[in-house]
Amino acid sequence: MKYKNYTISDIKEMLTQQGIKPSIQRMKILEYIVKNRNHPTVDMIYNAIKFEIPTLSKTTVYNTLKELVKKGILIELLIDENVIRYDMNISPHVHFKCKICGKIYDYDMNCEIFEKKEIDGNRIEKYNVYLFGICKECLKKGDGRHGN
Amino acid sequence: MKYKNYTISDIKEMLTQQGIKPSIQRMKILEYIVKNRNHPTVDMIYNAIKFEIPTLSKTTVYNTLKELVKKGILIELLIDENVIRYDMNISPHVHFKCKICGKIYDYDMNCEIFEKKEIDGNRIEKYNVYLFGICKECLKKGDGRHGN
DNA sequence: TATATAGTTGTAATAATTATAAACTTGAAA
DNA sequence: TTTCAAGTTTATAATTATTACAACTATATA
Ligand SMILES: [Mn+2]
Ligand SMILES: [Mn+2]
Ligand SMILES: [Zn+2]
Ligand SMILES: [Zn+2]
Repeated sequence: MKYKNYTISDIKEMLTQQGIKPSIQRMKILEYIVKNRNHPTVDMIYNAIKFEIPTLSKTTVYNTLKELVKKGILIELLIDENVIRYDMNISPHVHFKCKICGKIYDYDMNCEIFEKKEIDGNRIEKYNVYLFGICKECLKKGDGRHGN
Repeated sequence: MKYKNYTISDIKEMLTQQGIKPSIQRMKILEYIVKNRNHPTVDMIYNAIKFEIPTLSKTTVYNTLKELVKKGILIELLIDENVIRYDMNISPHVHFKCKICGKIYDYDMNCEIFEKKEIDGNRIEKYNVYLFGICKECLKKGDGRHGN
């Protein structure tokens, strides 16, 4: 998957276009997600940018992410049991999580599900598709080992 | 979707076959899930059977569910942000959650995803497909109202 | 009966998230 | 420039699902 390269002024514009004032905290948070497409948790974001903004509060990260989700800029991934991950809300895609290394991979998949706007009369507005297993790299490392 | 009707001795056998001793607590917990296909949370299960087993501890519900998941009898649904739901591990199916009434519906869907055993070299072992929107009933109730 | 093992229970600990209220920023009006 | 109000950030406390732990209980075997 290839992503558009966002500049800092793209990020500012994403915020202002949604009526969110582009404070330094909000810009750094969104910039982190946009530049590191790693489906981060709140803690990953907080730890990554607290050096740039030493006064940063984790509450601000929570508040900002919630706001960005509400505005549709981000989506939440419930792929882990105990923590929410965040992702750019781009075209629908599928997530694969490796149970060995924990990495999460993006995949485009022209799945019929994504086409359907309703199922049995129920209106579909959102999709989450999570795949779990062992990734290419971990399969290679584990070659011949039991359990893989 | 139509389910097999489990008797109490089916439930006992499911446990013994997996090497789990069929204590009264474990049987009641599994019986609840099997008889009420409502994708319950720990609290739903606990509150439903604590009248039959007044000494029941919520820890036992947690322990039993974890064990049943490990043995492959149940699966966990991460469809809600803050709580785990449990489901019989039957043939792969799709879950639809209504954002109005909160109900979760099962759907069979012959999706190509369920056929694939690998994607880009990664070995797929498990699938979770969650759909979100407004269910048939809530659409009907909300007819002509804004927001629906 | 004595004893070991597995199962259950109540309580405490953990950890992610949310609530709250005080402090700070900012930008416009006076 | 000063004042003021609205919006934003911060630190702390509260909430809540889940897990850890240790004591207690039931069961089976010798
Ligand atoms: Mn993604
Ligand atoms: Mn189901
Ligand atoms: Zn891996
Ligand atoms: Zn509904």
